[in-house]
Amino acid sequence: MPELPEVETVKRGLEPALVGRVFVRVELRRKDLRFPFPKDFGKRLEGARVKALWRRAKYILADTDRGDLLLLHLGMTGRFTILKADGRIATPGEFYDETAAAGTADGKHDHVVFHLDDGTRIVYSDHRRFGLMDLQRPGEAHALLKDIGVEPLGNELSGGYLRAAFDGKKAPLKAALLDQRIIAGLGNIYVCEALYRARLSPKRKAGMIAKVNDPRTDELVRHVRDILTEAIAAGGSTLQDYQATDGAKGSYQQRFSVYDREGEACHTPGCTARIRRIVQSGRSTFYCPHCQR
DNA sequence: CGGGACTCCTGCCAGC
DNA sequence: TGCTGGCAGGAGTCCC
Repeated sequence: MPELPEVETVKRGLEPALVGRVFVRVELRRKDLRFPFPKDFGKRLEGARVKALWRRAKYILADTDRGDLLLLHLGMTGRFTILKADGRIATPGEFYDETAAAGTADGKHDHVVFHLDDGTRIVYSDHRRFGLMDLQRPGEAHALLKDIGVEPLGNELSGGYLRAAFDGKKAPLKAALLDQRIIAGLGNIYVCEALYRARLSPKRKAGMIAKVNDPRTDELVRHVRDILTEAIAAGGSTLQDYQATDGAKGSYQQRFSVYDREGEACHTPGCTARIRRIVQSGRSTFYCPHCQR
């Protein structure tokens, strides 16, 4: 699920359930996700009140009144389900059906349950366990956050920033845009989509659009921002093709121009080419070989 | 150092 | 029907 728009959607969904609440119990159903949970993870959270939630790159961060910062990363398959005391269920940024609801809170991939002081339970499920949770003490710079680049929707991202970051880079644009140290939060889908709109080949060396005042970097920045903004407005993308519908399900996948469209017609008016799939650094890239140069 | 390959993990689906 | 290989929205680590 989770690139920046999906993580943002999940964060927004968690906010009303979590901010202002106190953790009364943190139930760990296993000792690790991608990494082991920190020692005393539950003890440090229990009794703490959540002051604020925010997002940095693909991390959801929770500030507690004890000064600890809770880091949550969804990896590839992490999801949160909110089980209210009155029985209502919500799965922000994800869609749920009876299968998911039935599996919630005792499914075999429900690894963490946060019990809150109002009776709400927030269940973290992650069948591949590429997600992670950690705690950062006040004043420390977390190793996983310290090298992260600019937020694409903030003021720091500009054509100039990108030209400086890409200058001399031999890596292809696809890899450079996926590099979280340059721009935070882009993933495979939105990189493919942004390069399509910018009409840039994913194979082009990043350094080749980094000349002074090269307008292609400015255009690329504009498309990155536009796509992320549109995707957030759509509630992100939900890839599994569930049948039922739910307000919590993202819909941006319906607007993909290239992602997962191998062999289908390019959407650009007048273009008769078909979308091609290649593999770059072990991951699929989708693009139009005619429109993207 | 930059860049690419490999790695973690489970589930699903196409193809045989 | 059942097995196998490939692939999946991420990213840290290792090696050259």
